[in-house]
Amino acid sequence: MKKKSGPTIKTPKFRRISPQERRSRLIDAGLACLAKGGIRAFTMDNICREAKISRGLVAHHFGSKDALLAEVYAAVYDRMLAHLVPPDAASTDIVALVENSFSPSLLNGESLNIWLALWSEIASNPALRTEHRKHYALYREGIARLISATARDRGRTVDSYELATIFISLVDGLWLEQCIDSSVLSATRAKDVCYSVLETALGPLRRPASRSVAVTA
Amino acid sequence: MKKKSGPTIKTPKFRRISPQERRSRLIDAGLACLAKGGIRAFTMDNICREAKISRGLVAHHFGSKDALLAEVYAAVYDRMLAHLVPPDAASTDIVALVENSFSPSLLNGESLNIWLALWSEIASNPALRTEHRKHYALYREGIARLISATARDRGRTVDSYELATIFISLVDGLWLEQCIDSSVLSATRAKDVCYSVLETALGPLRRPASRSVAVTA
DNA sequence: TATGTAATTATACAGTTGTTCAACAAGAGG
DNA sequence: CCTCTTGTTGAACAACTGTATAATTACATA
Repeated sequence: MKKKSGPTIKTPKFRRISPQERRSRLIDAGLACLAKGGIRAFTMDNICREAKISRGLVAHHFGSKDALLAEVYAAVYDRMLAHLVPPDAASTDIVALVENSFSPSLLNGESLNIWLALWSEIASNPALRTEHRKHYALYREGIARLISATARDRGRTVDSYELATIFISLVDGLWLEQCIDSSVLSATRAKDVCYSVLETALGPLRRPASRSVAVTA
Repeated sequence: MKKKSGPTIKTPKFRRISPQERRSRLIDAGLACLAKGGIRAFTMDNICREAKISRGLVAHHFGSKDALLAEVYAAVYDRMLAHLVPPDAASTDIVALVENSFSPSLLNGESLNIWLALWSEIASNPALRTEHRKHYALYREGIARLISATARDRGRTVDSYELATIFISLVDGLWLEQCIDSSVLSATRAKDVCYSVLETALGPLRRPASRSVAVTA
């Protein structure tokens, strides 16, 4: 099949899109590379192949590869927080937080690749570390508030700050171990552990009915 | 200054050492690179410069760079376990384990670099993952035994397996958060959190007298 | 001292890395 | 239609990557 016979028809070699749209797509492409192969796959060639653009564009829009990585970090953090604590504030109770923390969309090898790479970068990039500290503080504060409100409803007094720290570290550790080797612990069991720790301080929680699948083994 | 005039005197260009000694030194050199700059610094040039040998030697003794990394992993794991659970079995109670888990030698940016790099490798290297699974199982088993023994001494009954899993994940999470940003939590506070969780199930523990430093701030 | 072996060096190599930059061209505004 | 802005390309670039291999040479052995 040949091209249409019209002499004035020509297919553009590329499409121009707005800088913000292009930046967004490049961040997505970078994230995809990170997810597939960690920091070793976060190369200009891979990123540009993923985004289907030529190599010069990254420099044009971000200045350097490292600058792109910094933006990828910010995007990842924002998305994760949006996932853990949805904007619909009314629906965010502690139970939902636990459930979201161990949802399949976070509990997989791709997420592990992404976070290991970003943590490594934070460790050696002061600017990223400052930003991380800010995000983390907000995150912990939100959880402490959640815990505090729950305790108040139940007429209990807890050190919400300490419990939030324990909770975050516990979730991080459980998440990490399970991503590295999923055979260590099931997601259900990980949630149970979290609930167990929380309930020690807060009393019984309304755990969601576990959609128990019949396992015949 | 010229060389000594003695005609028979000559300074050797290199020293031959036993393969096992050389391998050991190369593992140390690789570990040092990993500690300094994570997986990005784990390059042949860096490793050989660190070990003060020429590039060909790594291939001669290990076959490839990845093979060296595998041995570095094994060495790191062995050393960490030896540090957490010293061979002197009599002295390893739970309190010692907690104290060792948050000792300064483990709680620093170098350790973080090392473990982030190794975890990334485990995630994409099936052989390493198998070995990791083995090491981890042994580690958890040992802790479960420790917990079980402690509970028996105190006439309590606990799910030692579950508590060990919680404990390991909690330590991992606390360790990780603190390495990434030491301002989140002090080592003393991290230990307190661990003791608190353990004591909920095991009753009061003989915490070591905290060498409290007078802080005037 | 002479000899053999294998530890070690040094170089070459092809492939990949991130960055730079001149040239191109898409698309908006005239 | 033309012009201008600038998003986009594509190649060139030096530096670096891991590996292979021939040439050295230290050192144990006889």
